[in-house]
Amino acid sequence: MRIVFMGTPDFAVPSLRALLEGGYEVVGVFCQPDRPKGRGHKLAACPVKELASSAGIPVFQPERIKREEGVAMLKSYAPDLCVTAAFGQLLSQEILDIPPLGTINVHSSLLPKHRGSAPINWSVIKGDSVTGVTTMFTDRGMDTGDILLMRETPIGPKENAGELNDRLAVMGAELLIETIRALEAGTLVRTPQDHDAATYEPKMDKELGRIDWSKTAQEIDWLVRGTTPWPGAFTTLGDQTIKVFELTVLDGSASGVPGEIIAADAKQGLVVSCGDHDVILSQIQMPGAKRMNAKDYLRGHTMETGVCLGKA
RNA sequence: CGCGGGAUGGAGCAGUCUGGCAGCUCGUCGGGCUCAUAACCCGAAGGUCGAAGGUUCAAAUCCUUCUCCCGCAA
Repeated sequence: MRIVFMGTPDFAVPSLRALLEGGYEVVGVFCQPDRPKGRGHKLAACPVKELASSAGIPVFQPERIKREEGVAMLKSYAPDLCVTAAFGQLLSQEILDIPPLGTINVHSSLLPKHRGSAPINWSVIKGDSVTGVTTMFTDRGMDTGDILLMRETPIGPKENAGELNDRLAVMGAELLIETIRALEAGTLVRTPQDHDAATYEPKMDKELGRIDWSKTAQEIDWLVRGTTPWPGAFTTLGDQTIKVFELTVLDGSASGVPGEIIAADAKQGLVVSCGDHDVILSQIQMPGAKRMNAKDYLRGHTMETGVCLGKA
């Protein structure tokens, strides 16, 4: 069975690796074009490209796969099946019609919840206690195709989106192999989604990580974990931006107005009031500095108490 | 050549502009105080000031080159 794989970031790597290690014939890989990354203006290959290259598989990186060039290239690989995982481009009907067995997508949520390009982040931000991975037949909509297999997993109380991403990537790879085996065995059942129960969220944006201190400590914790490590949650102190990677919710009610710095020393750490409780900001990052423990930061710097974060 | 910050005992930093005894807040170790303590008091250890070269009576500090780390942006 000739398979063409389409994927770009870390999340897609375990799936591609599973196909290769499972002995499947991956004849070609599509991923997003190299983008300038890092400090020096350097073009960087995406994780999927690196794996494919080292495995000796031809890689194609069209700006738009829907265009003539992309379509022609895909046809030339004559795939029986296409597999997508966080590819980053929508597929046209013309593309979907190419592989006779169809196109299977690995999606990192329990569909129909959290359609869109950032389901992992959103499941944490929304405070879900359970999430998972879904395999589906891709159709022309945004994550609207018929569901094949699903697997659930609880979200840990301190787990952030990055950690969850790594776990779901592995689960997704396992589920992908199961799905293909079932396809080969002819036992695959396709279940249409309940479109009325669907939720859709937009892709991640930096501004989404801005902390609103009037919200509850629980909501802020979800936001912090759901945006870590990317795009990151942040607040402001004067004209400085403070990124927040980890916090702990304290018992008792808020000791100040939302955003007020209650304590800032190496003993207590950085304590800030939210809408309902106080929280300790334990992992922070100041402009130009690296991420560090707030207590460590406060050993070398002083921070005034009584002032409010998040005010311009 | 995209913009910028940084490297100083174990951690976080000041000192560099204006060259002149290696400092601060902690941590560690020892002792004291205390019913007790993450508190308080006394003391100690711990440094190739990222690397190399240069200028100088004298370099963490000035000049040159290099290595490494990080933020923004993507």
